[in-house]
Amino acid sequence: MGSNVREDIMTAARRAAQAHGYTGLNFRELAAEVGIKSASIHYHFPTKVDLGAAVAKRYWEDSQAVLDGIWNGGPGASQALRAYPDTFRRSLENGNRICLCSFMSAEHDDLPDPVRQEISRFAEINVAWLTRVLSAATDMETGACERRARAIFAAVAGAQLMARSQADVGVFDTLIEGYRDAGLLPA
Amino acid sequence: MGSNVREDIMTAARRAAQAHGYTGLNFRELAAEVGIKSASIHYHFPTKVDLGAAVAKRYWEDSQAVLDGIWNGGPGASQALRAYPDTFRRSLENGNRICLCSFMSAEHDDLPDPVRQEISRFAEINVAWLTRVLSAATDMETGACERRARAIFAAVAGAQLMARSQADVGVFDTLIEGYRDAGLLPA
DNA sequence: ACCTGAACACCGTTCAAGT
DNA sequence: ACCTGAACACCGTTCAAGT
Repeated sequence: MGSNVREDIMTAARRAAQAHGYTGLNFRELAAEVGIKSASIHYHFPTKVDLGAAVAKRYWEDSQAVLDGIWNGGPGASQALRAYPDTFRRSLENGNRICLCSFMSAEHDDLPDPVRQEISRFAEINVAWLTRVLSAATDMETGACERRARAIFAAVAGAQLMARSQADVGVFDTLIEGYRDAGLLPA
Repeated sequence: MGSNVREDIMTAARRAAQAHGYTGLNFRELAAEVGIKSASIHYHFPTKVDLGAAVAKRYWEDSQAVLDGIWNGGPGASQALRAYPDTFRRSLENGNRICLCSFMSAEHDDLPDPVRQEISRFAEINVAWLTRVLSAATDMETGACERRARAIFAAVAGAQLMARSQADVGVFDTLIEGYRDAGLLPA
């Protein structure tokens, strides 16, 4: 297993990036949080690109695990679908943060390619999981399921963004309810 | 009327902020675009906060005018509702940019208060306009209209964000169609 | 193996001073 | 009124040196 420091850097970097983005991420603050000097970070991650890509990779890996924990085939697909927005809700609860993928999507033009690639995996994983759940929970065709999956993913990300802008998780809850009323998410 | 330089700065700043955010907005590049030195910008806008707030204010003012141009009472509410996503589509067409409000919502923690306030006006204006259009175009109750208006606004913003992350306007169109299929937007 | 002080080149921001 | 030079603060990065 890796050293604690390396893990601590990644954890702090993920939290910082979910609040300030890739551009807003800076080695000196990060180092202070971890309890080392900024120069020491470069021992674990040669460049900011390396750190960003590692954090983004870990982010989708963790997301994959969480989603598989909610549902990975079998019964309970409807409940899983209902629980999905909570995975986004948790970031808001945790210091009004947002999804790394959302923030970095906004930062698209300023993102190094390796980071971009890991970030796109997060979206793919969420859409793939939603597609599978929708296939199991509804009688929609596969193509319709994927289309709906993308719509749900984008809409939930948008709701999270709006909630952050008002620093109010209640906004998120109301928006998700709105999606259910409208039929985007099953009631 | 104000000087050309002041207007030029605001135009360039708005475009830059829609691509790089408030944090990514920088005086030196801005100045080069306008044809003055970076220090000269401070004559027109004492601080970055002043520039940001002025740009954000102008942004919702322009948005208000555009929306009122699409529909401001009278018939054609359904067509207006159908045309709404195009106001977001245009930013993507224009160099894969996104809504200033979306980018700055992500940047919430790093945003000075005056900028935050102007940005929140943009959301209010969009929601208010959508609420009025929905009231005219559907038979939903006023409360339901506002709730749906917020849902539409958040979802369209999310769709724009996802389209930018893939640098593909087609993604936006597909997502909007997905919203229509699901019933979030009227077909 | 892991960390640091000091320095480097760079860049956005500010302000006193120019015309 | 309008603009600028130059200093300032801060950034990612490097590297020789420390443990």
